[in-house]
Parts: sequence; C-alpha cells; structure tokens
Amino acid sequence: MLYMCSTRDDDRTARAVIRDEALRLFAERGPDAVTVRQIATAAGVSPGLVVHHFGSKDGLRTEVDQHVLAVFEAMLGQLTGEGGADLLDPQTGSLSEALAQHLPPDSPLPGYLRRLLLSDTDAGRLLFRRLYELSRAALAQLADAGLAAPGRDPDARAAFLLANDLALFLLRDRLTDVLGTDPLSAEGITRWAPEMLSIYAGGLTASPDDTNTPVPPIPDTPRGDPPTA
Amino acid sequence: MLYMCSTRDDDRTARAVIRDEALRLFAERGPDAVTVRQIATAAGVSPGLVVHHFGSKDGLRTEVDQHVLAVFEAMLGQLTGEGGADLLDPQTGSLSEALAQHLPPDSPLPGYLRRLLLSDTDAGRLLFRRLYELSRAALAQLADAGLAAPGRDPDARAAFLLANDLALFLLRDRLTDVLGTDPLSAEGITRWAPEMLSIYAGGLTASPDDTNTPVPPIPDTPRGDPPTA
DNA sequence: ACGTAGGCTGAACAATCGTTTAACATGCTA
DNA sequence: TAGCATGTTAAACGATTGTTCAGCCTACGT
Repeated sequence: MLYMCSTRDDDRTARAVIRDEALRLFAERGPDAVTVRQIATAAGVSPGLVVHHFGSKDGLRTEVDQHVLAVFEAMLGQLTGEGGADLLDPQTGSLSEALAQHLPPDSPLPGYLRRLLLSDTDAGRLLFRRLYELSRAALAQLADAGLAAPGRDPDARAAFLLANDLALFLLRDRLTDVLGTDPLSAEGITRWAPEMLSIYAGGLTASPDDTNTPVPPIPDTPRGDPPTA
Repeated sequence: MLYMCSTRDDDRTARAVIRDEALRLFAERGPDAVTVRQIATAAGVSPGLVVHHFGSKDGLRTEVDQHVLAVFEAMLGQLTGEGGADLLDPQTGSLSEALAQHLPPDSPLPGYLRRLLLSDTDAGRLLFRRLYELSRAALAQLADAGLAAPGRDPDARAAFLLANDLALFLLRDRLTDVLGTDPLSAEGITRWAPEMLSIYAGGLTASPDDTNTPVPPIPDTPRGDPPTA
C-alpha cells in the first residue's frame, strides 16, 4: 500500500494528507485562490490523485468543510463538557479565546472558520446559526443565574454578544497590526480580556477595578467634568 | 466623443461606468471572482477597453480602491462636520449606523469596504488603522468629557469598541439571516441600538430601562437559583 | 502463482483567463 | 480639408485552470 515516491514521514493516508494540505492552503488564501496543482504539490502527489480521491476540487472543498465543522463540533463538545455550559459567559472567557487556547498557535482552523463564516455558503450560514443558538442559550442561562439581564430583545442581545466575540476572530490580523499584539495569543488576552470584562460588567463608564463591585451611578452632569484620574 | 453603440442613458464617461460597474461587481463577489469580460459586459463595452483605460485588471482594482477610499473619506469629513466629533460615541450611534444611513440601501460601498477591511492588502490595513485612530480619538474625547472611562489600556479599549462596531458591518448578512432583520436598516437599528446602548451604559447586568439609572449590584449567590420569572 | 482492484502518475484536453494587437470611427486642430 | 490623438471594437495569443485518460505499480484474494 505504501510505495509513495516522495519522502513523507507520517502515517497518514495520502487522502488525509491532501485534505490537510488543502485545509491549510484554503485557510491561508481562500479556496478560489488555491489551485489543484498547488494542493497536489504541497501534499507531494500528482494533480490527478486529488481529483481521483475527491471527485473534483469542489468535492475536496466540501469534504474539508465537513472535516473542519466536525473538528470544531468535537472541540465544542469537549469545552462544554469540561468547563460547564458557561462557555460563552463573558466572565469566564469568550468563544474566540477558548478556541485559540485549545489549538496550536499555527493551526489553520481559525483561519478556515473565519473564511467559512464570511463566505456566502450554506455551510457558513449553518455555522453562524449554530453559534447564534449557542449564544442565545448562554445568555438565557446567564439571565437565569442572575448574572446578566436578558435585555429588551434577548435575540438581538445574544446576536450582539456573539458578533462582538467573533469580531476578535475576524479582525485578528488587523488588531494585531494596530495593537502590536495578537489578541488571541496568551499575551494578547491579558490586554483584551480586562477591557471586555470591565465593559460587560459595568459599562463604558466603569473604571477597570470595579469589575466585582457595584457600578457607581452615572453622574447626571452630562459633560464638562474634569477627567477622571 | 459619444458614439457608443450601446444604449446607455447617463452622462458618465465610459471610464466612469467601467469603474462603477467594477466597484459593484467587486463588492458583490470579490475582485478575484470577477473577470474583465464580466465587467466589460456590465459596462456595455468591450474587454479591451477596460485594459485600455486602466492598464490592467489590477490597475482597475487599485483605482476602485482609491475611489472608494476617497468617497469614504469625504463622507467621514461630512459626518464629523455636521454631527460634531462624537461620531463614534456609542450614545449617539455607531460608525456602521452612520455609514448605512447616509448611503442608499443598495450602495455597493459597504460591501466593498467590508472586503477591503478583510483583505490582506496595504489599502485594507491603512483603512483599519485610520478607523482605529478615529476610535482612539473618540474614546479619549469621551473620557475627557467624563462620559467614559479610558480603561486600564485605552488602546485596547478603543480597539475593542471599534471591533464591536465593525462586527455589525462584517457580519451583516449573517445577522440578517438569524435575526430576520438587516441590523443596518432603519428597522434593524431600532432593535440593535438599545441593546448596544444598554450594555455600554451599564454592562450586561443592567436592565434596558436602567440606561440612565444606577446599576444594581450583582447578587452574591452564584448559581442554582430558580429561574427568575 | 496469478489475476484483479485500487492507489497513483504524467500527459493531454477543452475552457477560460488577462492581455495584446490591428483596425476603425470620431473629434479637434492647423 | 488633411492629419493626428483618442475612444472603441473584434479577434487572437499565451498562460493557467479543472478535469480526463491511459497506463503503471503494488497489495491482496483465490
């Protein structure tokens, strides 16, 4: 079964290698910008073999989609299993953080999920809807526990929180550029999380140290106050 | 000068028509997914004319980039001129809202800016950096006015607020899908803004009506409470 | 031992891409 | 009115794309 001419030192099937390399390249440049020949070269096989195993380039893309979604779902199950159901509780961390922390720093998965979420495909829509339902459930649970108000429009509020969480994900490169720190790295989270926590806990007017204490009332004098030291 | 065979009923130069159609198509499907022939057909000209006017497809893309950035910059100038400098004040509305409201509903500009922000190009990085500086300045101004705390890390806080604002923009289609309302439409804003305002004003625990009243302290009993009816 | 199914290759195919070229029509200028 | 720059088209070119095909090599069942 193994007579591959190239020197691949892992025990993965050629099929799996093609899938993994395609995943990596798709995440990096997008499926449309990657050619079958590039995938074949990266996997150390011939272009014909790619089609032979997956029927077509689109078949390969579909299978990578399924694979990524399966891995993501498995990771989601593991996270809700270990950390309880408060995965999306802003107090304990965000979805993006959890994802970044449970993945090797060079994993192509975040990038692929990013493209999937932004792509105008059924898979992307399904993924977002899944996250949305998760966000809704988390908000409802938080509300039940008295840790958050459901808001006037719980659906919109859940969507708002989810969108904010995903923004960190979608704008990761841009934020790294302006902040000088990858917000999804261990170091970046130490910058990001306190601000997020502070705002979610007490709003924009709360000072960072008020995280666990009641929020002072907003002064009635609208502006012109001396800057708060 | 005008002897075009096609029946175009506007007074724009063929060059401008090509640029506008390219802008529309680029925003819709992305520059790489749009062919020169498609642009030419949409503009009612021959493919050769596109290259004749813009040198190459990439030249056209660059010019569309410049044009979009110029229009955006002009709109930014107008907005800060009329509405004062608190354009990014969450109390008065977000950047996304302002952009959506001052543009026809079918304008390709938001879509193009979205792709620009997410594209790995210098133009995209520059645009984001511009918005980031705007956000920093707005936060500093808000802090001076006593309407917001600068936070422990003002740069990170400004980035957080900007990312949240842009999320609405980047995930517009997905949010429309799950909410049933375009969050950037007039109707959608009435759902979105109150939740955003409420959280920014008093945090997650504030009830929507507490916008201008103090926030109640978080109860000490962590969980296991009966669901609050 | 032998045949056969499947992993795999390299060359070739048709289609489509961005771009080039030659030619033509038009308006301005001298 | 002759001439020239400019706007415009149709056809064609080379490169690249996804895909097909014929055939080789190896492993496995009988």
